[in-house]
Amino acid sequence: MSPAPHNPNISVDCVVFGFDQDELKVLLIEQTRGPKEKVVIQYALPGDLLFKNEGLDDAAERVLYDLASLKGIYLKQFHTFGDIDRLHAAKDQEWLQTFREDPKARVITVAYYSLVKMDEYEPQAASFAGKAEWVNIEEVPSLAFDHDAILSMGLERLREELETKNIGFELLPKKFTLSQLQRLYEIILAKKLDKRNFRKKLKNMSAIKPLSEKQKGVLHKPAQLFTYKDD
Amino acid sequence: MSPAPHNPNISVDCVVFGFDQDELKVLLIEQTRGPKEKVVIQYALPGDLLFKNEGLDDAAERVLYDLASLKGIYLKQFHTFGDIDRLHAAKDQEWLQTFREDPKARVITVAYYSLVKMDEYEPQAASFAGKAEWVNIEEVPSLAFDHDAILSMGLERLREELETKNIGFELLPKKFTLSQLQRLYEIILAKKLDKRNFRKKLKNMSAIKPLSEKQKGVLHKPAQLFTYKDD
DNA sequence: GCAAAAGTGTTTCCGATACACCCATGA
DNA sequence: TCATGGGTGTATCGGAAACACTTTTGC
Repeated sequence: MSPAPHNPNISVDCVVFGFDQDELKVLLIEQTRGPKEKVVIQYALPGDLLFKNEGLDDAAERVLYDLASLKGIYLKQFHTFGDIDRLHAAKDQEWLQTFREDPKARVITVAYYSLVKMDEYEPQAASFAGKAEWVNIEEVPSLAFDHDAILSMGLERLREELETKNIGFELLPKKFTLSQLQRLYEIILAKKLDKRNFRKKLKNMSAIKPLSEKQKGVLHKPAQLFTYKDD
Repeated sequence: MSPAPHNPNISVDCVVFGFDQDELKVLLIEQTRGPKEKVVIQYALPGDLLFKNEGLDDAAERVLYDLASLKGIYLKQFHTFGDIDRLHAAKDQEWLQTFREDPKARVITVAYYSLVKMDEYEPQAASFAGKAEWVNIEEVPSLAFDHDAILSMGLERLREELETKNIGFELLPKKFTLSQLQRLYEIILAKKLDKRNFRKKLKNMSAIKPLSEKQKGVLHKPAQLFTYKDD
């Protein structure tokens, strides 16, 4: 079976966010020296060239599915990057020569950001990519191509969306406590929130509902568990 | 001189808004039967395939410049459309066969919306397009390709931006009255606004400044003219 | 009983809204 | 003098922000 033919000029890249305990993380893939080699050159956002008969959203879903066996994930296109020289940096040539059929092709990339419940994530050997790794957003190294810029715009958009829409739960397990949700907001928005005001606002929005279940095995008063109403 | 080579897979399209008296308008181009022919098949948003050595924003600027000799215009990328079948409708085949080197090529298009001061607009015979025309947003016919969807998302984004950022003035002449500005908001947002509250908010934002000039030749009390502070 | 986080109301402040009359001009 | 839009201030409402103590569990 020959691989599906790619469109050499168009790719998608995904800024995949996860939230683990008290840390916002982003999924990065290793760029290695060769398909079988393990030497890591640098890190990049997960992405791939479009297949010829594939829509943009489909491609982004495919990238995520191949990487994490995840379906039905929150995924949103946020910007398209098409600078002439976005693949021209010296640091990126080795990987392009090794992995791209046409290393000099002009490529524009459509960027998506995605929210993943990390407890449902299963790492996967993707056909188009090296090992995937969750990296704390504070500790992201300098990335391949223009992925620094893509990540930073993705993060900006995540913040905007978080303040206007109810998307926080997409990053949490199905059952969560209000404090977990608040910590998520605090960490992503990088500011402290008032506990009582935060809960008051949640009540008004009525987007979550309490379960008949409580936290267990914690060394303090156990918290009420909540889940999101899906309407 | 041979024409600059196009990238056959990538285009830009622009939703160009203008405001004239009491109407929100959008710039459409005629799709004709042939380069010299005048028979109009249908209307489309202005756009063009990317040149091979051209950035996305540059291409959008070029389209606007060729069309209207306009430079330094408010221009913002808002979404990329890449459905597999976005150029497959029967209605669009004639034009594609006539004007595109490869009529069957898969094309994704990066959409921009743009705000134009109509008094500075000069129609121009663009190399890539038929006659351009301002059409009242309420009277836009069914457009070529997926341009209905592009226009409608562009309009949505214009409304969002207008409510959160100070972009209204981009659609008005350099000197304008507060009533003109208010009418613009009322028409784009499709709701009535209170005159005194509207002016109060403007004062707080301090984005505009009064000129020492007044309206002339009107058959009522002449209005103070304002202009935007450009900081 | 102590450490640790959960849970809970009231007051204050500020921006958003509602609302009506006099003014300057041209005809 | 009249028709037309220009210009102005105050009172009220509602959501956002500030703020501290009691409760429940595991050790």
